Amino acid sequence: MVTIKEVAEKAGVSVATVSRVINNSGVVSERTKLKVLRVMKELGYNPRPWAKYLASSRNRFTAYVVMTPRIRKFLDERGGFYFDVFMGIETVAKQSGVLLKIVDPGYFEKADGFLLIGADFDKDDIEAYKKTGKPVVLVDHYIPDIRVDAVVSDGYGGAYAVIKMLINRGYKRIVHIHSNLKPYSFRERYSGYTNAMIDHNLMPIYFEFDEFHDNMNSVVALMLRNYDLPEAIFTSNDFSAVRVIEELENRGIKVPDDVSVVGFDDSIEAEEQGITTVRVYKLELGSFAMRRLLTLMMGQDIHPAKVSLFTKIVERKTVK
Amino acid sequence: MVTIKEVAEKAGVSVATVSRVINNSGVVSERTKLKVLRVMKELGYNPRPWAKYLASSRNRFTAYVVMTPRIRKFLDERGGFYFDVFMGIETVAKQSGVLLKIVDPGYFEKADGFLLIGADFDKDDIEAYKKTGKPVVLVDHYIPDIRVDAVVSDGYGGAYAVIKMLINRGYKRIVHIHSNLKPYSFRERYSGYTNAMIDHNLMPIYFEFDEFHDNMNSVVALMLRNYDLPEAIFTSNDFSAVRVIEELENRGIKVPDDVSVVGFDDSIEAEEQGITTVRVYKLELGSFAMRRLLTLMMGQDIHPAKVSLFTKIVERKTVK
DNA sequence: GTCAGGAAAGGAAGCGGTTTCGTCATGGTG
DNA sequence: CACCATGACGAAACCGCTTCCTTTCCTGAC
Repeated sequence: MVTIKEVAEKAGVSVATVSRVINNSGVVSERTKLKVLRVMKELGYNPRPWAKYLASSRNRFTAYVVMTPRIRKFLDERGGFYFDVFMGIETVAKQSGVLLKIVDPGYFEKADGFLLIGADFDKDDIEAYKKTGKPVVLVDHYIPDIRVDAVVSDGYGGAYAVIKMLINRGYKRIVHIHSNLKPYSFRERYSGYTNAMIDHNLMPIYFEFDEFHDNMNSVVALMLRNYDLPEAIFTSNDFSAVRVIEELENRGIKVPDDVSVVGFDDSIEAEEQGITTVRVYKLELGSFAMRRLLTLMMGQDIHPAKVSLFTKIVERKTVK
Repeated sequence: MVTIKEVAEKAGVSVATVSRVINNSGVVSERTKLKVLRVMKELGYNPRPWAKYLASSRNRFTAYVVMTPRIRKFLDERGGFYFDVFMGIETVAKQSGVLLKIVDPGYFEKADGFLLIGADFDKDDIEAYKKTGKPVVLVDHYIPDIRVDAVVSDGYGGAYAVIKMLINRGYKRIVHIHSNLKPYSFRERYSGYTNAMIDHNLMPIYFEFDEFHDNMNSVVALMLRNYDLPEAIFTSNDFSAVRVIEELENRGIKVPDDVSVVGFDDSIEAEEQGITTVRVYKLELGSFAMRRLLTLMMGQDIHPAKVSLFTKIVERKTVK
């Protein structure tokens, strides 16, 4: 492990000078600069980013946490999805001395990096942030066509696993009730469900639910009218699961006796109401994202990547 | 940003003592230990991992790079896939002072972490490593059913993107020649191809090629016998692309005039022979993996995750 | 010839931790 | 009662690097 000290010795200068050369700061004569650079190359030296960060810890990074008003509202209610995500972000930021600013979309000034929270950003929005030249990390969101870093939950794997579990227990007629498929997370869960069904030679059946018009009533009505009662219902999140169960029980259909229901997220409601679900690690979503942003701000691992956090099935009492 | 010093002051002890409490090292009386722990909780203190790592840099980590003989052979030939991957690993290890040991599968002793290279590890193998309790990172490999960290290339996205590009240029009859679909990377490329085709209402057509029996000849023969010459051929790696082109030209079929060919990996051969391909960032694959392992060894971000590195289409001369 | 001023480089403190070593009490032994 | 382990803790060095403060040296103006 070659250190700055060795470089300094071999080049016959002080560590301060080497540091200046590395960071292009201060004044160094062309001659010594070249000499130092040569020695650095010879020794195959590269600075340890954390030592760097530690040493220069007087001037901290500022990261903007960008949220649309819709998402920002989550910060009010303790236990909401993005509340937890933000907690994760904050913890790491505090630990690392990163200054956090929550801003509305559209603010670009004076940030060393951006954390874009949630699915309310489209390609153009993201491009705008990328154009600042500062690191950008999408949180719980992902856009395939664009080379941007993202930290997401493995919705595909989670959905696949839970459907597989149901199938292994003998379930066959499993339907998927989902809302708008624009958000990446819902789309992933959708494909996880679909592929699990197909891989086991079962027919996927979908019902779309419009969260804005809140027509769960009519969706459930439609489902019961046109099809036999399914054996299990997989919803794209716990919120929908709650609504579905409500509608079901309004009609005298018992969960899980008549039909099983599984949600997604492991939200507070799922816990309170004992809904079987797939846990999304919201805190970790936040902390991973913040840590990734920090890494990028330090100039490390800058090749864009998507990181997917594993989920976990949480069995409660809405599945027989 | 609360530091160990503040904790020490507030608890009325020295930083050394706080450090002892944190790491459970040395001897601390139960009374002061509890006091320190209470203050730590009050202040919401957690140590900065890199400061920790820097300070304790006298006793370094040892990481085992586990390779089957098949993979290990790649280390001989400069420019091979795993050669580059290993370079990436080594660079980061050197920079971080991690001691690297290349070992055959089956060695578990005295390692602080494991890097499993390539697809030659099955579920049981991996479980065995996990059972040591030390961090394990899969490199260029991934197994869905098991909660293990992995660093892979985004084969799905790469394949999808390149097929989409072909389709946008007017190609319709695009076939996929792939070898054994056991390795995760090939499977991902396969699904990327498949989904791109389906999403554009085209019919996917596959030919399987057995790399061990090297029957590319008969595969190409089969393709030409049973089907019209396709407009484009997508192979699951550059190695296969080279073989396909060979067989094609043996038969007087010109690439790209009569048929276009695209590979995957951006290997040396692809560069030498001007094959249009999708670049896999091998160096980054290695450096990300090593960095991830280091993070895990430091006890940070320990929730298991899969990180996928973006690929890039490299246009050369086998596509019109 | 003297001196101010600036360019170039070095010394040392400090970032947040760990770890070695030394200093006290304390208690058990002869 | 003197002696010496031993337990509990603090002081200080150190990890690799940045940065502030000096020092040194050279140049040009008077």
